[in-house]
Amino acid sequence: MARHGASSGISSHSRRFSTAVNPINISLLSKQLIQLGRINNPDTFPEITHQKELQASSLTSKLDDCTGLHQIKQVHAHVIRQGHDQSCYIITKLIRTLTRLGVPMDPYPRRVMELVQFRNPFLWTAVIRGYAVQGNLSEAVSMYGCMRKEGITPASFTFSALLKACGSVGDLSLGRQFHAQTFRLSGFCSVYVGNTMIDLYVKCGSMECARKVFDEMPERDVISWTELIAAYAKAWDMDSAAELFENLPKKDIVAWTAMVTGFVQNAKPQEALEYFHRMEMSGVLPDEVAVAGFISACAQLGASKYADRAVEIALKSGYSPSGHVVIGSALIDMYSKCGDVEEAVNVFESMNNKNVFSYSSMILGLAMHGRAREALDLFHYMVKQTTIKPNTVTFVGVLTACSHAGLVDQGRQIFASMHQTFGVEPTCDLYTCMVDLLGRAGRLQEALEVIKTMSVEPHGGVWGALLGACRIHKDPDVAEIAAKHLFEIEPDVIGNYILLCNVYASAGDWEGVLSVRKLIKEKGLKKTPAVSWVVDENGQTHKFFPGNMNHPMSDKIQETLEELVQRLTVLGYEPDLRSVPYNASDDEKRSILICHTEKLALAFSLLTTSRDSEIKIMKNLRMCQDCHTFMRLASEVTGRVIIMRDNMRFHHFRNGACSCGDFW
DNA sequence: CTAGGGTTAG
Repeated sequence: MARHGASSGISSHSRRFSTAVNPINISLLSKQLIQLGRINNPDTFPEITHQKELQASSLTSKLDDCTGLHQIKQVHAHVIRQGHDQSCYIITKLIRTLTRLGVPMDPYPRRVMELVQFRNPFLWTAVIRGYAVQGNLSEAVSMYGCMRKEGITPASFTFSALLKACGSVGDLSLGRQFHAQTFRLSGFCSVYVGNTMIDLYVKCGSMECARKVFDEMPERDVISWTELIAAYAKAWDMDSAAELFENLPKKDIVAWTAMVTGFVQNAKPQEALEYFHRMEMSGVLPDEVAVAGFISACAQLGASKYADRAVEIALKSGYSPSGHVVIGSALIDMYSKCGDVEEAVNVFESMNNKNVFSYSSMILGLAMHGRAREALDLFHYMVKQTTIKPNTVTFVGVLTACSHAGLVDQGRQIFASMHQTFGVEPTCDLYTCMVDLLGRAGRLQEALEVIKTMSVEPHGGVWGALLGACRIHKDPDVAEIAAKHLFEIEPDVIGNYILLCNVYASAGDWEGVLSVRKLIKEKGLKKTPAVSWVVDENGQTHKFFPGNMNHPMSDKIQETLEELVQRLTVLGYEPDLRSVPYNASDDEKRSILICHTEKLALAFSLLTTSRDSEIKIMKNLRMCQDCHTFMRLASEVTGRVIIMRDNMRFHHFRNGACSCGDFW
């Protein structure tokens, strides 16, 4: 029996095989071979067609497996050796592979295309798309011109590629021209082109136009819907997103995920979980992206019971953190935000593939928990021992670590090298880190100087960091400068006014305090009520509000606190009366301080948990100076580890010291 | 060919 690969025996077998095929089923390759004049009739030379077809499918699957330029070049050598270098089909695939791996269009992919004698729309489009992906609109357009000059009629996907190119640089007017051309050339606009047009409008920030295209499309698919849903979500308009979503007849996994992550992006984790649940109920199986969205929602909720549920979902869906980098990275972030940085480290170490997300999340997690040294070590390992390039977020993590550890010079060096060595542009967020770094270290004038010389317009975060530093260092003069700018940018954020109030209070300036109070009243702003909470071993949440009088255990809690104060006083504890931003008597201040919600939560935890367990407390606002000292000393006299999450970060109190180094 | 993506500071 003749075998396919043997040149002598192939013809009889293949001929029989091939003539049984209906002529309309002639493969694309045979058609191209006919076009190219390589064969005149596939029935006459079926063995060539069949062999070529086998080679072609082997070559394309090899290209699919390519992960580097070197491999592609090897496959390319095969292509030439087997005489496929004139096949539009194979060369198109080759160029798409090069694009996928980010190889610049010039000179290699472009040259390969130019060597093909008879180019079809697929091949042209592959090159146009390549330029589009690489943000080179002018070359994409120039390729389109060449294509037309050769008399090749563009297909709808050609316009899709051109619109993508317009989107990459935000050239809306050119995009509109191409969009109009599709009508002129073919009398209609395919759903692909319509979708790309929606994408272009969204990228250029015109939701109204995007919606108009959508509304006027003669035919829509789930992609059109999902594009708009995601765009509304990113524009902070979840109501419109949800309305569209409910009207979407067939909801696929991508559409569901757009809703889940949309709620996450809008800081509505509870809704995100609800939609995920609805998705499961409707029988749609989650994929990796959907599960990552779920984990992210759990991270925002920041409680261990959600963390457990997230891990359960991930494993149930078949995504272990070790093999799935998106899941792993999301879990690192989640564990860090749930207060379990140790588990975050475990996940990180278990991962077989790590990328910039994994490293950045880990660095941020360590920084958030005051483990600056480890965060910096990990950063240095990343840039020296791996090929992963740090990005803006990585530097936010590294600088945050420096900031909390008071490593001013290191932070400065890293900030400088960031641009010089790694090509990362300093963004507003990164300037915020620098202002925070200098400000915390007490160098308020230098911080102010940084803001004045910034290359971008400062946003609220920058001034907020400076104001925060003024609170630590009790500097009302600089605080007034910061507040003036901050109140202009964020007139409705109550926390900013409270911060300024605290600065005045700590400096004993009661007139200042009153003036801010007046301002708050005028603006009609309301103070965010403080709340602390702990989760018991049954997953039950216990909330504590200032004063605590309604709590069933309030007598016991009060008793415990009084006793604790006595033991702390022996260690030199003195209530920090300047932490109370009211002009009250010292006794009143003392009784206000002892009723701060985190102290109540601590007393409750001491009463209800076993001696060897960690105490975990969450708070919605920033911890005051007095509570910080209180927790520090309490960890010493009780021998307990207290993990406290305020609205900014985690404090680990152990043996009378805090992981933040009293630097917060 | 066109859709969802995990990490961001005060």
